[in-house]
Amino acid sequence: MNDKIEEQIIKATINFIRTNGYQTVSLRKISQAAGVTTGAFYKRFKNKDILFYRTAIVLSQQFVTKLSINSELSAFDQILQIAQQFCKEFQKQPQVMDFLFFNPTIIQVYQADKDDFSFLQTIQRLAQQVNPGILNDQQFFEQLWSFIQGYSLLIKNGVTTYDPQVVKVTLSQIVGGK
Amino acid sequence: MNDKIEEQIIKATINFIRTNGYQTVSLRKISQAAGVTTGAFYKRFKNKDILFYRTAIVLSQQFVTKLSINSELSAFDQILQIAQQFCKEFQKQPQVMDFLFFNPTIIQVYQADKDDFSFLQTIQRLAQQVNPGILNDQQFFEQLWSFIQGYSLLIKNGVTTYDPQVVKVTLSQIVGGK
DNA sequence: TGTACATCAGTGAACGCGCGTTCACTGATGTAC
DNA sequence: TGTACATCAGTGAACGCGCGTTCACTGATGTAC
Repeated sequence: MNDKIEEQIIKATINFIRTNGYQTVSLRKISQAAGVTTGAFYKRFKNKDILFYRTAIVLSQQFVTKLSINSELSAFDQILQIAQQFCKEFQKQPQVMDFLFFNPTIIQVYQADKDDFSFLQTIQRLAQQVNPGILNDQQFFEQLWSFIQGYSLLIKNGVTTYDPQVVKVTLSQIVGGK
Repeated sequence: MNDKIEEQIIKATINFIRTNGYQTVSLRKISQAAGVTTGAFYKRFKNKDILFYRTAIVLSQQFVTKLSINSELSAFDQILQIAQQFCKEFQKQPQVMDFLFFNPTIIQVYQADKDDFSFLQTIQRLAQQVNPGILNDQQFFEQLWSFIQGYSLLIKNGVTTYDPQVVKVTLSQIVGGK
């Protein structure tokens, strides 16, 4: 089946990224790892960008599936839980998360095809519910997301190690009260 | 003089980065823009990494010089002022700041040659003075720096536009009281 | 069931490109007598 | 002041590489009669 080979190519891409980062992905290496030639690759994927896009969708879905969101918790606790899992995943799979959230090719797509990357929308929705009202919803979301993003970056770059307390304290302070 | 040509090469590098980003810098393009051949380049610089390193030092010094730090203000207000200028600069020169703070080659150097990049140390010192004590100094600095870094990233990626209020409110909340 | 033909996934060599880096050479400048 | 030589910054063609992508070809499979 077509699907089998496409699947293997995407799987090979993910494996490569996991250990080497997305910056050095080459179609020769990926094709070889998937057990096909570059010619076969181009029968399935129009070009490298499409491969990256398709790979990002798969990874994004895997990540969202992995996220356990307990909707019985308060909106704040849900956000906190998501933020913790997000940072933890950056500790565990820095290269994969780097590709998924900091890869320029993909970032441009976020805004065009939001449906394929539902993760951010969830946070945005929850954020509205806990916004203490000092800033408007958009500004408040930027606060939250800036910290989470920035802290993940420190983790990814090995500047620090994931520490749940830092995340918890910061979110509490931003949301206020708590 | 040697200095003249080196200077022109570094200047050409900065100009190129300013408009195109550091990702697509090539020694041919830089040398041509500086009015020399690649051979001449290699008489001055051992390799491309060294050029990047030297360029980063120049840009870092320019940035620090540009920073107006009013030491009569409280430590909090000094941090706030620095953070505001930092973010504003990301709005004004996204590519240059991206190179200076998010380029992997340079990031590795930060930890080795701290003296050449005194900026972070200044923040770290000021942070100690305003740490409200919920977290230790290292954790507190990570909070601050994560937000500033993350917010700059949003600005650089065009996800948002620099808004002083977001920075002010966030820092106030992290430091507490105020 | 056997033969002729069409289809098309898969092959892998080849194309064209730009890159970082090297190196034999040039020619201007400085030094020695 | 004039000549012979050494030095060395600068030249630019060339090397070797890996990349994304293409394309003429192969050979297995399916279809028609």
